[in-house]
Amino acid sequence: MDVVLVRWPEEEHRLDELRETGSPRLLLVGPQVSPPEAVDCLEDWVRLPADDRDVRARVATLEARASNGHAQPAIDGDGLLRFRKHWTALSPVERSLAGGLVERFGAVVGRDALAKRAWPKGAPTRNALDVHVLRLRRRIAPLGLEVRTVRSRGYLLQATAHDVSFERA
Amino acid sequence: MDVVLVRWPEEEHRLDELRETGSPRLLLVGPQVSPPEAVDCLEDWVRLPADDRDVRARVATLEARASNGHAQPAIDGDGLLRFRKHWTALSPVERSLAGGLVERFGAVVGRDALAKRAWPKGAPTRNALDVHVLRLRRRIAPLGLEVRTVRSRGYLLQATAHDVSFERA
DNA sequence: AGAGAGCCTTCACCGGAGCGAAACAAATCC
DNA sequence: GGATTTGTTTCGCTCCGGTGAAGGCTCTCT
Repeated sequence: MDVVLVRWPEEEHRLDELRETGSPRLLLVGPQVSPPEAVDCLEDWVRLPADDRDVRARVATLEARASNGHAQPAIDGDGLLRFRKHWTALSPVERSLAGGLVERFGAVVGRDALAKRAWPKGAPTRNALDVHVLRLRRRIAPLGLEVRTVRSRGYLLQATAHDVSFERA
Repeated sequence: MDVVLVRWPEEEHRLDELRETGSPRLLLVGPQVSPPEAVDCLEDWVRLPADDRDVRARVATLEARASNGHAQPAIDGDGLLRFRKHWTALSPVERSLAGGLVERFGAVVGRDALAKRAWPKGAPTRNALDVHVLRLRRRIAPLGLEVRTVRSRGYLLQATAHDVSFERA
């Protein structure tokens, strides 16, 4: 999706259209003009006269925001789990579990809900689910996905967090 | 929530911390330096030297975005405490306490009110509340939240305060 | 000022429950 | 026949909630 350059405030009417359609846009704000305050993350502005590299940097950021509609994993028609250009094959049971987790990506799915999905007529044992979750974890790790445990509630699928949080000397 | 001003690239390490916690931030980019490309909507930048009004305008926008979105913690339907970009699971007792504190985020909640919430039929020991507050503190610290004590009044939940050095009043 | 009394923090410990992981065994697919 | 998939058992770790105890901080009383 292309970023539209808009002169402000000359092209105010055109700006309103872009805002309604949700198109990413960069306002070129003339000198001595106060820029509009936009909460919308797909809108930005530069003060004229502006360095061409700065304009390009802001355009690139807006493009990234527009196209990066928070990547979400999916299971395609062939039973492959896809996420960000990568994919992996799943066994039937794993596909059932992954399906339940993908449907509620980022939210908790109860153990019983997952179990009922994989074994509608009743799970073999309590531990069967644990073991399959363990196997699923190992299979999806290379994709940048991880299954996190929420104790006594269930499991949660999310993109792997690049944990840099503890680096205090 | 206050917007933090960060010099780029001098304070890169500090920027990483702010990104991790999801604090709104404005980068002050020196001349001849290329700005970083951030998809995060709570990050923006200005080219130095910059007009003070432009800086204020961008700070105001970031503030609006921050308060518009997840500037306030919340406990979702799955019992997870979410704040900005992060979340953590809570044990049942911790969820009761956190619930009371989140409802009155930024204000004092009495010890008895919290105790009655966690143990409606009476707390096991007077000390039990203290210990659970301690455990809650440690659990929510990585989220950028802290529980502050107001002596003989109760407890108060707030976002962790950052360095005073370069913040805006 | 010194002593003492709340008030609160922090630590260490225990019993119980939830969950992870390895290792093994049976069934199935190619 | 070899590899993959699935189910089961077993062991042990970690978390959870409660309790006692040690200590720091602050205010008040004398």
